[in-house]
Amino acid sequence: MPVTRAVPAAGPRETIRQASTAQILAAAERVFAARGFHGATMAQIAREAGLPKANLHYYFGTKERLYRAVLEGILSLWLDRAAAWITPARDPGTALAGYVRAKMADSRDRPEASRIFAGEVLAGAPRIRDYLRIELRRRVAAHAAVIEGWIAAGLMDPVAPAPLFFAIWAMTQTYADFAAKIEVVLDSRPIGPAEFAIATETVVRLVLQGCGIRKPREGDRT
Amino acid sequence: MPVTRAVPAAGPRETIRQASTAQILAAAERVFAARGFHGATMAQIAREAGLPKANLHYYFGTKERLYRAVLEGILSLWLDRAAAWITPARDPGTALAGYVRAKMADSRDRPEASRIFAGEVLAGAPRIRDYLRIELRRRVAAHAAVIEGWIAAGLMDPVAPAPLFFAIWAMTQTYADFAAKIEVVLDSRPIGPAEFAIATETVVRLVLQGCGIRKPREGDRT
DNA sequence: GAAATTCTTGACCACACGGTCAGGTTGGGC
DNA sequence: GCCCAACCTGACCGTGTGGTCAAGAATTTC
Repeated sequence: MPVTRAVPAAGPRETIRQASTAQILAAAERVFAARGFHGATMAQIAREAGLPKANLHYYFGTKERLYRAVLEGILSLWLDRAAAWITPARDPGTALAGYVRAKMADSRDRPEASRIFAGEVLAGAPRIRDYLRIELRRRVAAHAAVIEGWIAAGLMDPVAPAPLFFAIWAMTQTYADFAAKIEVVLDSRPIGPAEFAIATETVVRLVLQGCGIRKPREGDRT
Repeated sequence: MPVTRAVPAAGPRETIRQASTAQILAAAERVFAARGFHGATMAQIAREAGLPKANLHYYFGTKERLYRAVLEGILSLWLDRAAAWITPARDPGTALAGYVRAKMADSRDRPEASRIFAGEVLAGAPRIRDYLRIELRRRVAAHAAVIEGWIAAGLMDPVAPAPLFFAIWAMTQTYADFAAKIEVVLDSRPIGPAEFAIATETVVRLVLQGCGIRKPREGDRT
């Protein structure tokens, strides 16, 4: 019967598979984030997941395929995040402030995911280069067109779109990627909610004011 | 022995030592940047340096000590860079624009060094945590005081100093650290001088305009 | 209820890695 | 010219790694 696969109706088999893979992926995200691709070991991921090592290989085949699976989840989240905010229907103040705040929230909520991606790109993105070349470039081109539209409509200063996005990504992800540095500078405490709010608004201010957008809309939070 | 020493520089004992260590450090910087601490192998660094593996151990003892030696050179450069620009004697426009441009130039000229540092911090800075805790924190505190002074003098908007520095570091180093991502977005070409200039001025603009500094001084380049 | 399929797992490789070492070579001091 | 210390290096080693496998336990299918 046309049973939709979207919300699987949990037969024991399927449930086991989903539970195991989810457990493995979560453990892999933690370990890969902490030690990088080469530094992470399958044995450590297995221990963290509470499963024997051979089980990981049963579900994911190789270390590299497991790593890729972790990365793909992260990327699709981020790409959708941008697509949801950077649309021509919005005014630039709402869109950019909303996007920055959403991205900052991601850095707070899933810092490990961000770190894995950062490590991959740091090494030259050897394992996801093709994916980026197709998917990321396409999306950035679309967002750049939206920015150009806002500029043409006089809604913001003429700012080069690509560097603007690089700057936004850099500023927002730095709170996840370089948390160790930030903690050290801020007195060895993990950053608290109040400081995080200040940081968010600092980034929003730099972007909006830096782009010559006059009215940041405070109501548009994630 | 058909192998001629790559840097003969015929001279006393000391010259040999200096030439060898310099050669090893340069090779190590390349390999560590490309593959990270765990991914790099002593054999590969040795090959890159044109020396037998045992030679590296003769001069540096262990892989970790070699890695530390590479990192220390990078850090001292950056700390001095900030100290040279962020001084109370300057006005904020000159100082911040100069600092940003210097940092951008560093990212252009020594991207591998930047990537090694980024990888270390990504992993939680396990090998330089103590150094950061002392040296970096001290310096940031000093720079923050300078910023506060400018704010009190009405020379710029009241911007939280720490997040401001995090943002500047993030934006400038992103061009070295995430070069692979940027290349991919920009049509798979390495970024050219013209694009780099645009990127630099975009960052300068975001910082100065974002801080409510009215007169960017164009003359103060690196 | 038995055959087929999927899942689980301890034991086991082959190998690449960081590091060692003994023995050789080179260069400076006298 | 001789000696000593610094330098060089091929060959070697123990460990830890990703990955395999075969045999057994579940679960589904007929």
